[in-house]
Amino acid sequence: MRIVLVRVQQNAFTINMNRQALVMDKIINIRHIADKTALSITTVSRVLNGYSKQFRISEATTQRVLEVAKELNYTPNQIAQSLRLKRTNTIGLMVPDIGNPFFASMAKTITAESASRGYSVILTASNDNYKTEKELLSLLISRNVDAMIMIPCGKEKKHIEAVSKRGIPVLFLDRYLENSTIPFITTDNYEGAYDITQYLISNGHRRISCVQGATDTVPNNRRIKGFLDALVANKINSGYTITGKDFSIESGYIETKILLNRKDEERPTAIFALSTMTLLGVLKAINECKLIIPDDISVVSFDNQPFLEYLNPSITCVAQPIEEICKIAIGKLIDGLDQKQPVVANLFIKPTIILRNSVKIEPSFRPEGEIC
Amino acid sequence: MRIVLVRVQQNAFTINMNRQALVMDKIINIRHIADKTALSITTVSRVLNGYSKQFRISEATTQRVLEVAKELNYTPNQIAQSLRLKRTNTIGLMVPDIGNPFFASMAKTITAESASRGYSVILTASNDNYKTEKELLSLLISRNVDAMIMIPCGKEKKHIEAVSKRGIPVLFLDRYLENSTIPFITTDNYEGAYDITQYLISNGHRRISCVQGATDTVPNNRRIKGFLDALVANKINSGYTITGKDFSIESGYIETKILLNRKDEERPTAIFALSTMTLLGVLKAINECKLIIPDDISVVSFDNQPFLEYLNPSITCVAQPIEEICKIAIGKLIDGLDQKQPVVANLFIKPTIILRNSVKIEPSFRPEGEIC
DNA sequence: TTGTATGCGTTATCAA
DNA sequence: TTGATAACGCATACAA
Repeated sequence: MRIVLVRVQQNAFTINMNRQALVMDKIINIRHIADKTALSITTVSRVLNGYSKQFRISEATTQRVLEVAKELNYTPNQIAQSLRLKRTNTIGLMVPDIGNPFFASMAKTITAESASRGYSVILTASNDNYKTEKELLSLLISRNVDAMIMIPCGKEKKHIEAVSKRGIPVLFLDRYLENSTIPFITTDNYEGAYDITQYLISNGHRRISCVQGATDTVPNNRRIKGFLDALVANKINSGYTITGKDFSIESGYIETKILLNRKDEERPTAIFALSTMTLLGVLKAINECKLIIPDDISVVSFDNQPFLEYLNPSITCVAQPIEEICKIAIGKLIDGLDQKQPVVANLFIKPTIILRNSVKIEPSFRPEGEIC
Repeated sequence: MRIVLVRVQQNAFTINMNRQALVMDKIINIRHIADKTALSITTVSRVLNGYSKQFRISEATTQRVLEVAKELNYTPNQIAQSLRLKRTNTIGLMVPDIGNPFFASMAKTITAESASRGYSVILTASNDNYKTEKELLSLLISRNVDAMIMIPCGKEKKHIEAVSKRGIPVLFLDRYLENSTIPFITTDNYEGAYDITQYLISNGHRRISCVQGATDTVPNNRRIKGFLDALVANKINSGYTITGKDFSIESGYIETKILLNRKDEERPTAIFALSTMTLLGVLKAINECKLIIPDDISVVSFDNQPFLEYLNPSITCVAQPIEEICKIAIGKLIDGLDQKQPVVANLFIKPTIILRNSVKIEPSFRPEGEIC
């Protein structure tokens, strides 16, 4: 019995200590409310969590608790809740580069949607670097995120699937990895590329070059496939038309310079840039060569951005349904979390084509049959 | 004694339960390592936290612990650490709109710098809405962030200072509130605006209009002050030169339309847009009126963005030292956290002017004396 | 040199 | 209808 007594004394002492310390720190916890209402922390917790009816707690008690909670400006400590419930209501987001407007747009919708469903977002950027991606993955795990939304940087998937196997749902957005168990939601890159290529062809273009982005990402490769298939469907030679090596301004610039240095009959009449960054490089090269868009050369791009409308000329492009993708993603992810069901979703969302003023109707153009 | 015995039994039972449950969940904790090494959790904890020398733990023990930790793929549970240490190593970031490239750039540096110092960033966006800002502030508090970086949306400061008084360091970036106790780091907006206005004047411009952004933000007003002071210093009438009401494309568009509809002798020869969004609106209006930049009208802008270089013509602008500001901010904030010292910093960082091709030298221009 | 026991703030089990 | 208490995983004061 002595031991028990000692314990009780220590508890009492500790509680007093706490009370003092906490008042000084202005951190109010559930015990303060219990003390002030002369109720147990159990009852307080139940009222605060809306279980009054379920436990048939009297209306008077309920009101009193809520009153005191408000009076003391009580906020539950989510850290303690998380430890207890093994749930942080936090989603880890990993993008290649938040400075890239495309990913920033995604982050915008993701944070807004998450917030509206009571989740917070921890933001990380892999810089398209595998090592960084791996480190950040560990970081997000140790932060106990409930789930992750990733735009993976490469082809490597082992480290990501390991997370998934660990029981943390992972969902790929935009980019994904083939033959992987990780679900994804992405634009139908193939269709977007096919359609805008067909649009160029329908306007009489035959020598079309595609300046690509990162060759080890699925979206890039799907776009190329769409591009090539459109050429093939129109019986156009596609032997020398793809160039570029990453989604950077530099890559777009260098590749375009090379393209423009070809002799006249081999120079493309239209260039398809596979990303906005690529496009900027393409435009820079074209400007430097003193060529006029669309008179001397036509340009189209994958991805829309507000400023594309304000370029001179404005740029025709494939617009990805970013908001829709992100909303679906958060919806599926949190629903899955709520119901403790894995996310099942390999979705391709249709993009749209925004027609602007960067494509010339080639004079040689003679429409034959039906065109897109 | 019965009670004590019961307790011990319960403990033993619980530990077994845990072991099973945890193995199933693949969540390894410090106790697993203790069990496997036949050491106490204290020793394990000390080794894992690098206190081996301090507590003179034998090399053998140390190695064994590290070995087993690695073998079991142990990751410390940060939630438990946070609860215990009352520190989450998390920084709350609140921007008006992460879709805005300017704020996205800030987020980029902030997340990178934070990560390199062991902190994570919870991202929130106020949408420039006071009510949302207030809610998100509560959210970040309940998330137990160690500190906050905010770009406040308005003039209201009570709710923010309350956070600060609660002991959570808050630091304003870019925007700040006057007569507030909250420290800030921002661009020297006054100087940037003054200098670029002087540049316009030095190129012979006398009728200069300024299309402003949100009138209730300090940066906007500092820019206007710099603009006006430059006019005054050059004895230029400034009576009718300011217009605009927020940092949107629409505002820039509408105000420019009105400006361009003035009769010839009152129409500005140069327009100074106080943000990139504003600039886009200005450009749209100018394009619609079929005016040519810089021949018919000159344009400069506050804030640099990569694509400004690719507009036709490229746009002369004031570039804010975003990266520098954010690096200083994170440095000061985390240093303050480490040393438990409040952040003291009201800093104005000098911007730079990037000269491009959107300003015409007015024919009436006759240089007199020294120019900037 | 290592270990025992306690508490961080919360929820939930069991008891009353 | 309400309460006592264990447990979440960790760090640390105190003990040995």
